[in-house]
Amino acid sequence: MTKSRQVTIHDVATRAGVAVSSVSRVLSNHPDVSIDMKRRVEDAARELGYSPDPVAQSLRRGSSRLIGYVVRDFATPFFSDVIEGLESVLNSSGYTLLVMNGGGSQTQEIERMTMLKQRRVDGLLLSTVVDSTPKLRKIVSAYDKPVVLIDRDLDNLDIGRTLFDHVTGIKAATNDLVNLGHTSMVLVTGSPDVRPTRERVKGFLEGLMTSPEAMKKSFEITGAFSAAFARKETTAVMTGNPAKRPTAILSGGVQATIGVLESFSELGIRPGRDVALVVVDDLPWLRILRPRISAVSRDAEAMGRAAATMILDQIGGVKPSTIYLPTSYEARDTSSSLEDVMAYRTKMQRK
Amino acid sequence: MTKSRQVTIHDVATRAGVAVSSVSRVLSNHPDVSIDMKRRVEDAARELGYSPDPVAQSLRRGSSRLIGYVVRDFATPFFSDVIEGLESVLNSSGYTLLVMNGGGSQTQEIERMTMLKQRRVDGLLLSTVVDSTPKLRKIVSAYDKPVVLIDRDLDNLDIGRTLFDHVTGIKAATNDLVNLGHTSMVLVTGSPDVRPTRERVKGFLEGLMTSPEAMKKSFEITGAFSAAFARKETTAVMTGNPAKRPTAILSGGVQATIGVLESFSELGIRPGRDVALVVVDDLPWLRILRPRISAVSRDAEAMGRAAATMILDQIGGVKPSTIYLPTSYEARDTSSSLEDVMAYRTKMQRK
DNA sequence: CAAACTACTGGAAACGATACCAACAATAGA
DNA sequence: TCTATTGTTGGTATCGTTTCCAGTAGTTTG
Repeated sequence: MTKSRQVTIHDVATRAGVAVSSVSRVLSNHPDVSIDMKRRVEDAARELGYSPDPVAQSLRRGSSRLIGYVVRDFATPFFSDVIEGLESVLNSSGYTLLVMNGGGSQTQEIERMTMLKQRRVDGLLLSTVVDSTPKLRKIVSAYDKPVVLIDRDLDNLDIGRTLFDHVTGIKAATNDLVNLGHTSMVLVTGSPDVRPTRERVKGFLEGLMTSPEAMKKSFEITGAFSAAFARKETTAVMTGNPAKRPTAILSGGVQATIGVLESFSELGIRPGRDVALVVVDDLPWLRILRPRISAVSRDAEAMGRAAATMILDQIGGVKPSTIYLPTSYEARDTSSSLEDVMAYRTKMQRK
Repeated sequence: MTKSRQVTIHDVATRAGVAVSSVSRVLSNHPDVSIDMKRRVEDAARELGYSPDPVAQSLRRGSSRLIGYVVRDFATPFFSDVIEGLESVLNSSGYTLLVMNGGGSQTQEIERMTMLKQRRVDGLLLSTVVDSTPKLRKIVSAYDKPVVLIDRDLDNLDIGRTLFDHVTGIKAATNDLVNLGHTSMVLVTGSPDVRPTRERVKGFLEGLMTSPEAMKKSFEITGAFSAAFARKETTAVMTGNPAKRPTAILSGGVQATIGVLESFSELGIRPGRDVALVVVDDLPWLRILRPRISAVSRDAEAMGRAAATMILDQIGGVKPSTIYLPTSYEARDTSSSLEDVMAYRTKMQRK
């Protein structure tokens, strides 16, 4: 711990033999500086190892080159990829990202948002645990800095939004399963309080449209972002009336996927054989599983980059807009046909 | 976006009909305030909805109630648990945690550290990608604020350290494997540039001590924090000379574990049957695998809480110290005996 | 050659708080 | 009654910048 007082703009001014205002002008490259002045100040600054104090700058300017991001849970692989994308753009523009965990509670998220405001962030990024509540709407509309929603929705508000076209991916998956003969399908997913869940349900239902029978026999289970919830629900559905047992499962979100797979492990169910499975959101460690699990995927890092670019634009005065990024379905080993599933089941039956 | 200028301490002073200095005194509960003054100021502050500006406070006080944490990769489950622990303690003491991703590069980490210093954090927490380099040592010793290392080491420096006793856990695992008859074991782990890897190697070697033959035939592979590295190395070792093929594998760290399991999937190797397996660091999604994988675990959240408490203490003037947290080995299904592994292998041979 | 620019430069007032110091009144002690 | 002491308060410098305003010198224009 060294004690040495930090070097200020005054020290630079004294050393260069000029006024502090001139130093400031040079360092923030104001047009009105002579070439000689520029040289002298820059030399002095370099010699003293001066670097401006961001705190003082924030106070004076009212801005901070800081961007805040309040996120439901940054440990989720999806969000950590988003963050990577955000940082890649932000850092190269001289901004710093401040990530705040919401801890799964709207109250805490709002606290974080106001604390970021007090710290004078230049913009706010949001992936909250709940979107579309009046409370959130109120605080967002009262925020006097640019706001960009990431994979969240809040309509009729003049803010930026970067969204995924969740419908397309899951609809394609559902269509594929229908074509493979399935009619009894279940979508297990997270909380309907956020857009991704709502859109996934919508896409699932749209995919079902082509088969009236499937529409009758399939349904979705939404609830909480927790593996325990998904595990319990999956177990209930898979151990219920054998006649009504679904022949295909779709899981939406990391926690749901973990829950579904946990349930399968416990029940001795092998995905792709006893039941078809499509997970929505690919996960890096899914690669270790055989058979390979079919997945709907999306580019989280691209979304991060898009959101960062958007908020920078808004800081620069561009009007808020909404952009959409695609999702895509990739059939792998567990998109098995109804026929195969039924064949396996009757074989088991006989034993 | 509302335009309204923020309410300052001056507004409160005017409203209460007192001097700004008195307002400041009341709000930072200085002892020398009359009960009447206190009431008037508090009323005025409440009526105006005043809250002090942290930026101005930082500038004046030189401190910020902010704690910085520079971490190798916060997407790793271990670190996100640590962060949870940190926040639980810090938030309830009125501090805010600023998490900065190091991006796997020491250069970037050092940049982050200086930026945090400029932002006047009151303390710095570190889990860097490399410890014990002269460069890091230099910058840490020049840091004029309390520093606490989390699961990292840097000796002969007057800073706080919260460390795991990695040796005990992995030594217990190794001993168990030795008792199960194994002599040909391989430890696949991350980069030796950080303490956990070095200690794990040390614990592994200590565990080997009881068997001269094991000491001769077992070895460790250290390298990078990447699944690809671990996968490649595992494949190399498992497809080499059958006579020398290890009968037990220990994997250290998330990425190594993923890599090992990927390799196993590709080669059709089933842990616990073709080879014994112990992973060092339990992972939430390991639960979905059958057989259940033996693991060495540690309490990341507890470490976060300990580190937070320690840095708060140091800010309060307590001398830096070092504390150790335990690690423990839990044998599950994949701690299979040499006998079983060999039986399976020869059975395969005959086919 | 006076007037009007242009190109720089320095001084000083903010930004919003804290903390030191002096001043004041009321009480206690001599 | 006079001084010391205690408790409480207001004024003001300060933290490290930015930015507005004036001022100077040199250049161009009528």
